[in-house]
Amino acid sequence: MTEPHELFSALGDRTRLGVLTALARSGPATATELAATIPVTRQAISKHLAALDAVGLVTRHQEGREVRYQFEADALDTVASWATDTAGTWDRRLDRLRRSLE
Amino acid sequence: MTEPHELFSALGDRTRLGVLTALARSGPATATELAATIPVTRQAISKHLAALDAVGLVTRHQEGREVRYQFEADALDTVASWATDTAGTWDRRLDRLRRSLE
DNA sequence: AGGAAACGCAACTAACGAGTTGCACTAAGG
DNA sequence: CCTTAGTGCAACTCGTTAGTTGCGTTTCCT
Repeated sequence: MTEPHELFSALGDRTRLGVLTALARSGPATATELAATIPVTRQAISKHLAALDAVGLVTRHQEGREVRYQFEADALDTVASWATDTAGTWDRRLDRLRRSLE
Repeated sequence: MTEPHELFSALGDRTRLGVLTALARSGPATATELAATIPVTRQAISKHLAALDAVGLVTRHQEGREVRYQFEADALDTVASWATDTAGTWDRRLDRLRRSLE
């Protein structure tokens, strides 16, 4: 559903990637909690979290008046498998080329 | 050297990702050859190739008057290892949490 | 030699995206 | 209740970027 380039685009910003790794290392957190660590506004972080949520890298969990965001490790499987697949395609191409030269 | 978010940013565009996968599948090619397949201008593709070259996803090979670009599979190792590492960090966090609940 | 093919550079447009500020709304707590 | 903390929404600025067109340069080929 989520196209690869959308995933990569979501990971392609410095502060947004910082938000994601913060969630991966320190566990679920809210936008205001993250804003205390990262030197940008809460609204900016909120936008980043919305972007990460849109591609499934993060899930929303409303608890009363606050919203806690959780890192979704499964979404990175798509990234890892795309990378290995594409690199693998190249390797197989090299093999075919090598064999055709014998 | 190349920061992860730069790599992801380079992969975060639809047509640019198309250029890269075309090189991975069909082997080295020039900008004009790629422009015959992908519905954008040669200059646009040339810019994309420059962006991919800047992060090491592709290498330039000048041959007379034409420049042939080659896919570099090794650059994707960084992508794959980052994904598995980050997911792994999360898994270890889950393990610690699970153990602390016993 | 001279045309055609391949490329690079520069200027420009249009759109997107990151970040901010301001305000309204809702839920929690004394 | 009334205050305060946590979000969301909207409008705005500013930098970046994808894409185009135009032109000049170099290389190949007949």
